[in-house]
Amino acid sequence: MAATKKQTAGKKKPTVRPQAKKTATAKPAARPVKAAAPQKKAAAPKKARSPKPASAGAPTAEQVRKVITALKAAPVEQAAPVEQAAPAEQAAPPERAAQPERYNPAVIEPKWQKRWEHDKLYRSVIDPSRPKHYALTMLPYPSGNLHIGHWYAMAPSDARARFMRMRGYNVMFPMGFDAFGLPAENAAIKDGVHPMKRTYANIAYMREQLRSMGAMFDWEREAISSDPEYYRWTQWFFIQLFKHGLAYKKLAPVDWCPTCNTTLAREQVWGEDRHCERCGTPVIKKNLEQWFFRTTKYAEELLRFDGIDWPDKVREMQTNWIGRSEGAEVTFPVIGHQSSSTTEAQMTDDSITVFTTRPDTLWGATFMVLAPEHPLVAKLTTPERRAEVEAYIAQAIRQTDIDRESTEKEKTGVFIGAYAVNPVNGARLPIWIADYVLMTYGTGAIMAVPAHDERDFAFALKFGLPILPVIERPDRLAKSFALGGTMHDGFADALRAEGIPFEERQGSLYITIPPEKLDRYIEIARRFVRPDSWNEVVGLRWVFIFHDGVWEWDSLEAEARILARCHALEPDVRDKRTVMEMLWAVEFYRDVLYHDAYGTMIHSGPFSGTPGATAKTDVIRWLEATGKGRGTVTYRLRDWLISRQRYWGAPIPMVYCPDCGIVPVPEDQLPVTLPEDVEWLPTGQSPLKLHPTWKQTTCPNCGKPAERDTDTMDTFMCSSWYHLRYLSPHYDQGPFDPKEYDYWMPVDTYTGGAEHATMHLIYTRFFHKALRDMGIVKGDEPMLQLRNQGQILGPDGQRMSKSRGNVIDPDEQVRLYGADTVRAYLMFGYEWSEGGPWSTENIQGVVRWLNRVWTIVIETVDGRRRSGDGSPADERALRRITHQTIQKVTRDLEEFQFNTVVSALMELTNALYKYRDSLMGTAAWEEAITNLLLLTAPVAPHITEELWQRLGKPYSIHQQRWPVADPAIAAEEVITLAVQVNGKVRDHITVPADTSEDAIKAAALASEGARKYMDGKSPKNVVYVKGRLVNIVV
RNA sequence: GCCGAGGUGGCGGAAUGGCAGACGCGGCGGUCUCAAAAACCGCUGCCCUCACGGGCGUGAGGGUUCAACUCCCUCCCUCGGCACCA
Repeated sequence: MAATKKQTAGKKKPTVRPQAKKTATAKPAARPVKAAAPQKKAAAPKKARSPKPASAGAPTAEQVRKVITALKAAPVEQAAPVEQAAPAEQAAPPERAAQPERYNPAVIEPKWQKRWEHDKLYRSVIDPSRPKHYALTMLPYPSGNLHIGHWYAMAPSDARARFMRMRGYNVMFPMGFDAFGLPAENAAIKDGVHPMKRTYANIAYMREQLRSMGAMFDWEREAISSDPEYYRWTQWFFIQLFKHGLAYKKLAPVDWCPTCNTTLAREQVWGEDRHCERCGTPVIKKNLEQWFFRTTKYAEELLRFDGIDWPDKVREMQTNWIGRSEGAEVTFPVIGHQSSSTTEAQMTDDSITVFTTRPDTLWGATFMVLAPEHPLVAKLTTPERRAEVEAYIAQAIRQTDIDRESTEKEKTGVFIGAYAVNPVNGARLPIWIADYVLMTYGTGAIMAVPAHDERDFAFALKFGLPILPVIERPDRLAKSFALGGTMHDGFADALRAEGIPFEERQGSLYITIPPEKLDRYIEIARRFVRPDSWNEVVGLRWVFIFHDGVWEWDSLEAEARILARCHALEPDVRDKRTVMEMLWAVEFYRDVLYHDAYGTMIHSGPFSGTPGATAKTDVIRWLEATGKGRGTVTYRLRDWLISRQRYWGAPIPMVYCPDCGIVPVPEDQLPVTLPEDVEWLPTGQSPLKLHPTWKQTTCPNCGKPAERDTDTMDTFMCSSWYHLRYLSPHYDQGPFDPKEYDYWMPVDTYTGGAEHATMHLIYTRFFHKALRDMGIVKGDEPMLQLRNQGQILGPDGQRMSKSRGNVIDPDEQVRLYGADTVRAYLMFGYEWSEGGPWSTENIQGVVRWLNRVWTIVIETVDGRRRSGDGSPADERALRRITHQTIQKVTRDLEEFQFNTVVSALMELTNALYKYRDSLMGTAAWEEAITNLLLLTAPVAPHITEELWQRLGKPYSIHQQRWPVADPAIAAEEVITLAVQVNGKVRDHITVPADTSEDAIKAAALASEGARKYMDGKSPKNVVYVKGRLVNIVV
């Protein structure tokens, strides 16, 4: 079930997502290829272990290695019995011997896979004489079996790697396993199977499944993140980051299940209501000491994508994720609460610093809001407010993230009794706390400018806090509402006379005032307003019009004066706590009361009149000059929380000494290995924490007893550098062999799912840049080119899932059609970056195609149609198609356009059938057949290898050079051009390709269709598009 | 709500601003066969027409252009990401 959840979460690991987790016992897939145990050191997994040494502590790396070796060597216990029975139709028909041999992938595919492996055909070694190409595709999590999605990601990537290899590049295309992680551990809690045992059994099985794909993986470069020889260096990297100040420990809120009494990883928090995976209890936040990596230090650089070819989509997602905001920090002094009940303000030493992207709205601040967790809250809260404030904080902390972050939610908050002073105008601002202000962004405190911030507006309206517009509306919309009975007779006539438009409904006037007539309107309104009432203008200007004067609504003082007079005049508005609340009651006004656009500053003291274009920068400059604030940049990106209270991960290599504090494990003592003898109890506690002795160690510094960190690292840490471990998976002098690094890095082409855009793909860039700054790696980016595949859906167009019963099992498809057909279908059936539903019907097209390829080549070998009586024109035509196909396939493979690669190959195949009776046996035929196989080799490596051999060509087709098209042969001799009259096709003309433009135009004008539709008129213009058409404009 | 991608035959999908629908599935017809399947060959956007031919067509509406699936504006819908980020 964890897997189901993870499937929907969908962005947890840089792995190609498995469709569903397989437990160690469920393994229905029967496969034609026996999962051959590669090694013969068949020591059975050590089950009954000798008692641990009295000193206990961590097992040595050697101990763990032994177990792993045993597990790797042991036959996979849950592997299915090998199904040898070939499908009935594959049995060679004894009768009708004259029939050509049928295409039988079940025989040829395993045969060639064994041969390639035996010959180390895909072994990649440093070769300075050839250009290198590091092709990388995201590694799988060893869930237990391969999903069709893995094939969709990997098979086209393999085809492209093969293509690059045939073009002369020294290609490295490695594969490994992102082997640490939660599913194996959760499964262990259910059935007691040790995560290590399960994981390595799954890897052994999936490795064989991957082999059935016929990919050019170099298995000697395989890296498994849970091997001690791997995570030794994961830990080493942690220590390097720590030593360079990029890893730090701090108190941070984590999800906590109050029933299980433990923290939960994000993966364990389920559903919209964010409940605990095991007990269903909604999680709460709890503060714990956690390790973080300082990703924010690289926020600015991560926004730059110089020199790398990554999809815009990923770049944009990363840019949004990092979320750069320019603004200012402004400091608001706090008024002592001792005197808050008096009119005498008393300054204190305290101050609140806020971040704002709109310093141009500073004069409109009417209150302050702190996050409930803000450190100043306890200090500033007045005694009489304390009970209410503490109650609010308690419930806010209990809030789930979903509740708290929901934009639908009613605003809540409480006044803490204290006040701050607006440094720009001295206004006294009440300080509130509210959960819509997040401690984790900016400074955890805001100045509220309700007139120009939607959230502040809603909050102020709800709690009766004043709202004061300070930015002019860019649309210059002004309105006035004259309630029936508030104006003397003749008001409407006066407006009409002035040309001011209004609507009259039930005795009231709804007036929209043209900006240039604002002053005139105010004069007229003042003349007509009754002494016991008032009129007002809202929008472009904000004035209250009384019979004895026009009051500008331009400050908090004015707010108070206006409100008092209105209350005195009209009992109906006495329940309105602010001017804006009064205005909001008028439906007609609502669309002009709030806006968040930039515009000319108003009601802003000396800055009034500053145009919107420069307002922000002008104010920042002034803040800095006067010391009231400074321009700053804030990012949405948070530091990366590394700690996981989990067993199946790389232990954090840190020791806590009562005397020396936090001490890293000395590098020569790495790896800190996981203990094996742990119990799988549903306590929610990490087995590392519960283990009686594992955490006990001595301080590397002073030698006194000390404790290990019992947390492990986020598995994204492991996958942030796996591309480096592939370089030299068994190297023990460092994380990678520098010789290998210098030759192979950076990764030239990286393929995988776009769902990793904001997690893995940011982490790995951060990791590389941090290592660069430590002098460990070179260059600014780890992966030069990134391409994302889409997702294969179920045949019903829905996401594949066991519960829907729409899962396509690649093993079964391979059994039905062969790996080459599955590969070719995955490339042909979809725009690769889009994906789409699996179709059992459409795959038939590819089934037929490969059978046609098989048949035509076998016929060629048999020579049964050797006629060769085709005309020279036919030969030229076939050669032209052959060379055009070379051009198209080359270009489209380069561009990852796999679907049109296959369609071009189909067209060449169709051409061969067209000419099979006339040209078979000719040189043109030989050329076409040879190139068809070479061009198809990356797509369907087995069938092409088989047919290549049967043609008597030298092994291996995959070591041949990629064909090069001859443009002269590819060029058309005659071209057919459309003849358009006024853009509509009316005729076609066929001319030699080298016909001059003038002659073509003349021919077009003379064509029957053109003459008919020109209707005797003379052409105004004749447009010739080379090789395409002639458009006659009349 | 914000950001991004995308809407093309019955279906999957092709189309440097230049003949929309390549290639394939499905469908129809033919060859082969006692028959069926397979295989091979042909046709297949919609509408009118016996036909020749014509009209209409790339989510909707406008615009730019000799020419728009493609570029611009407005709107509708689908998918992905983010979401009280001050």
